[in-house]
Amino acid sequence: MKLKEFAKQLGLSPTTVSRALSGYPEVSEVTRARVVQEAVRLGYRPNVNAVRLKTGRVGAIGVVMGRAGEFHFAEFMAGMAERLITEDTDILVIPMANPEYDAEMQLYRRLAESQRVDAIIVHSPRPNDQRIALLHELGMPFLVHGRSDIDVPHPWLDIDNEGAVRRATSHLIDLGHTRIAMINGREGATYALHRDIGYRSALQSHGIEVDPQLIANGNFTDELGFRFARSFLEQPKRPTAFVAGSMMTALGIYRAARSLGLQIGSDVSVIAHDDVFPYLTADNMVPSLSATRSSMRAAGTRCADLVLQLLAGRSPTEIHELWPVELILRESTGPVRTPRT
Amino acid sequence: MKLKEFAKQLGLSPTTVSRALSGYPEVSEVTRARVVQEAVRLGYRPNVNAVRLKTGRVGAIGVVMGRAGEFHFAEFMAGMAERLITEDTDILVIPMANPEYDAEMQLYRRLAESQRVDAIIVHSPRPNDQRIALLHELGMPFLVHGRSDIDVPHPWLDIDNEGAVRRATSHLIDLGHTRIAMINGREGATYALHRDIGYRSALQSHGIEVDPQLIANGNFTDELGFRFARSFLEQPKRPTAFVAGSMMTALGIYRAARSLGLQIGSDVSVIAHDDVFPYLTADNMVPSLSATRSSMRAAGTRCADLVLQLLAGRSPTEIHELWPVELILRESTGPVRTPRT
DNA sequence: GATGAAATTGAAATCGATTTGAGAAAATAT
DNA sequence: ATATTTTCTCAAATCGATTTCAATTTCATC
Repeated sequence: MKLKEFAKQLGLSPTTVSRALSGYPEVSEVTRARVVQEAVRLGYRPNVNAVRLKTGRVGAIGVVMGRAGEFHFAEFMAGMAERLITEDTDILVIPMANPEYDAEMQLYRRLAESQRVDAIIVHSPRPNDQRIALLHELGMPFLVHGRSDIDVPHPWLDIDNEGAVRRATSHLIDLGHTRIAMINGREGATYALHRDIGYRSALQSHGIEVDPQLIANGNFTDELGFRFARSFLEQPKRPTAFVAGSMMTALGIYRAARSLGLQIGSDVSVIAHDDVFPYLTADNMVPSLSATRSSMRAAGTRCADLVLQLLAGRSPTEIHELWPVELILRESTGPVRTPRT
Repeated sequence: MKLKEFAKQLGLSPTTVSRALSGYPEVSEVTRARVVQEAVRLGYRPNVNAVRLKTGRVGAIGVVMGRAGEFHFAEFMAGMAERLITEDTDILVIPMANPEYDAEMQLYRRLAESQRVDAIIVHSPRPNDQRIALLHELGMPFLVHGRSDIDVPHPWLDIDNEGAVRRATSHLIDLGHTRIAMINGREGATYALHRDIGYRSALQSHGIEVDPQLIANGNFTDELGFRFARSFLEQPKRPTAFVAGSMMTALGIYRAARSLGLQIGSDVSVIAHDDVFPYLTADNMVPSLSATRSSMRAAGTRCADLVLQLLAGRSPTEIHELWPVELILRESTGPVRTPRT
């Protein structure tokens, strides 16, 4: 059913029908009511592509998905979805072929120029992230989930990674720990940098020297958590505590400790970052995991919200949200016990 | 840069340019080469929405995401993305507001009629799934990831859930287990039904009676795995083995067993289904987890592929792929040991 | 060199909506 | 009763491509 046809059936012009449906004020309430009602009855829906062509609005927000298929991603998207359900906006997932720099920039350029999305959400930004410069230059609305140092104004939503890790580390120090290992995310992303800063600053402000031997970077997997933790714990002067970047990493650390006959919570303390997953909770681990917590899902919801505001005309320069992170202490942290060397 | 403009710069008509770029044979190779080259140089890209309006093709595949935000989802999508990278097709994620039946049907109807996607992938179908009937009736191309009994021809890709669970269960029986618990997925989906059938048929063919007290259904979470396992293990005649639906469930079972001082692999055997996640592997669990394995990511890739074939004209009725599932035995399964009651 | 076939090219119609600018009808003011 | 404003409606232009159909050019053949 096309507009023309539909209008004819109603004995109205396409103009009036279009206006009635899009809520323009020039059409009388009586007419509008009739049009809306008949549209439902006859099943008329404007052709999306025609609308898009004409208005230049697409009704979609783009999210680029790396190949890694990280498990946070689904939660973030579920959060976005929660907010977008009521809007007439969908989420376009754009696969990223290879994480090479040029290809990535190319992808964002194409995406911005292709007019397939109204806005883009940029994930895991780097300190000097050229994607941001590019999108800014192209005039494509975007929101950064995370932050960047880059000298270009950009709207962002981020959690206080630095503060969270500083508090976590400080807490461990307060418990008497001095050899504290840090298993961070992949090098390069700002969030990993911020966590690193938080970690170092906590140590330094307590006069503890940073030992590079106790710092590792890598994907958030159980596997790497295990490997790093294991190699750290096998050092002659092994760490008595861990700060870790994710729940999966924590699982790996637990495993490593157990494999060496070490008790989590007494021999080894662990604090990890918890993005809050419905299927795996810190509370349920044994022993329950002390964690810095911030809901990935809530972030998704809020990001979607902010993007909508952006599209509605809110100034990008005023959108900066830094979310505090809770530190929740459970059984995986305890006072230091001198390791049996 | 618009087609008209671009064509003028080249001294050609829009027609020729369009043909050159879309690879029609009527244009000379010399001209085509020039057009393509100049398009790159001047940065001309056809407006997606105009193309879509004109051709009726959207260049997007729709996937409906339930609110649960299951962790499989990201893997499946990553797999799809892998295949779609080379095509000019994206993934449209449509959030599902509430899982109520009417709303769900409404959503699919709207989606099919809105012409925002070229095809839809239906997940976790039910035995008598009206979404399938609806999409078929509306003539919207779709692929079912999973299967349905419904009396409507539909293209599908599924893994052999029944066979996998039958083998897993049979193996446990061969090891001497007779009290085998089953923690299945949520009731209603065909895959859960198939697994149930596989479980029961294995028991029955060995002359073991099915005990409803040992069967549970629910989401794939660590939490539920723990709760069900715990309650089963506290029964007077506790099970000596578990068949579980997911890695998260398995984590919960491990935890429950440990909390009761039971050894996985000797006191209690476990086989779970592994969708193959990069961040959590069965091999790395302690003890390593025996699993029925099938890659969710590979399924996503293949589903994307099949949808493309569908859109290219392949007959839906001939697309039926049943993937075998590997059974990989590791340390979590062992011969039965009479429980100390 | 003329002829017909094959290879190229282009003008104009089309996809299905929105929106501008103008006209008719109704309401209000003089 | 007429003039003026306000409210409602519509014809036609437009968004930016694709594609049909017709025209032109090139080429091979006689």
